[in-house]
Amino acid sequence: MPELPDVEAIRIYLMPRVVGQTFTGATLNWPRALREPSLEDFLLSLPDQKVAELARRGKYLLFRLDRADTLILHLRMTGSLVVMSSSAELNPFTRTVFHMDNDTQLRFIDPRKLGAIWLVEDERKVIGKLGPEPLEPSFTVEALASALSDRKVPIKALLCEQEVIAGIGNIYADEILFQAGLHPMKSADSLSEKETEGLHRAIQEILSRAIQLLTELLPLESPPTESDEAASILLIPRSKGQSCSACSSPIQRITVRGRGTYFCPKFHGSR
DNA sequence: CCACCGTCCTGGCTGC
DNA sequence: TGCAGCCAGGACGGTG
Repeated sequence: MPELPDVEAIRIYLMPRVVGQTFTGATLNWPRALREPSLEDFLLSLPDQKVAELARRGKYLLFRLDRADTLILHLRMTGSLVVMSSSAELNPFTRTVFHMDNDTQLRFIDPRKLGAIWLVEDERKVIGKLGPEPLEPSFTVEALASALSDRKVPIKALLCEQEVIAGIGNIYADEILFQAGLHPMKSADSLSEKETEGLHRAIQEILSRAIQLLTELLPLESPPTESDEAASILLIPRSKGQSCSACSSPIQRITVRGRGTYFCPKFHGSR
């Protein structure tokens, strides 16, 4: 499931393929993914708009268009994006096809149909509540410390809150806590100053390392898959009975706020 | 403030 | 082997 590093790798893959191209139209095989505007308005507004810039905010991809609109995509659980020739065979789970004027297509593939699409003038309507970008200078230790204070939630749950930090999801939250040596159930407000600094460092190290590895795997014809990622990037094996890469004791699975959470009890300290 | 639930979704896994 | 049933979870809205 695409989180910040994956979305960033997809952005880097897409950039040379879409920036400068002009949309000629779109085919929506699953129109419910379109959140705004109406299908009618969407199909009227999109054509003849050129992609001026491709940005990312949290897990959202922002296609800034030259008539001041932004096409925003969220991949949710199972979404992926590829750019292919119009004549290339269509994956059966292709939900939306964005046609471009050089006879290629941006294809939104999404088996579970949870992905979402917006075309808006004001991006803030969609991304306005997001917390800081964890890899930008504005995300300081102090900012993290103040987000943790007075919060009684498990630290794992807090890391996944998009209003606190943008872009971290279930899998990278586990990775970050492993790196920081923190138990996922530890209450957010119970971290010491040292632990907060360590968590801040782990957030930046894990995310930037993942982006680096994913983009090294990249430049071919499509972005890396989930199994590429599990095999080459993730520190914690996410299946039963596997053992910790650092100390070989068995990985534990618990549920935190309804989300599968993997950790090494030896490595993660106590709650 | 916090926990939990339902909603959207269906591929792929589990268990009989 | 075949099939029913359920789990996965990001974001959001609602409830206690």
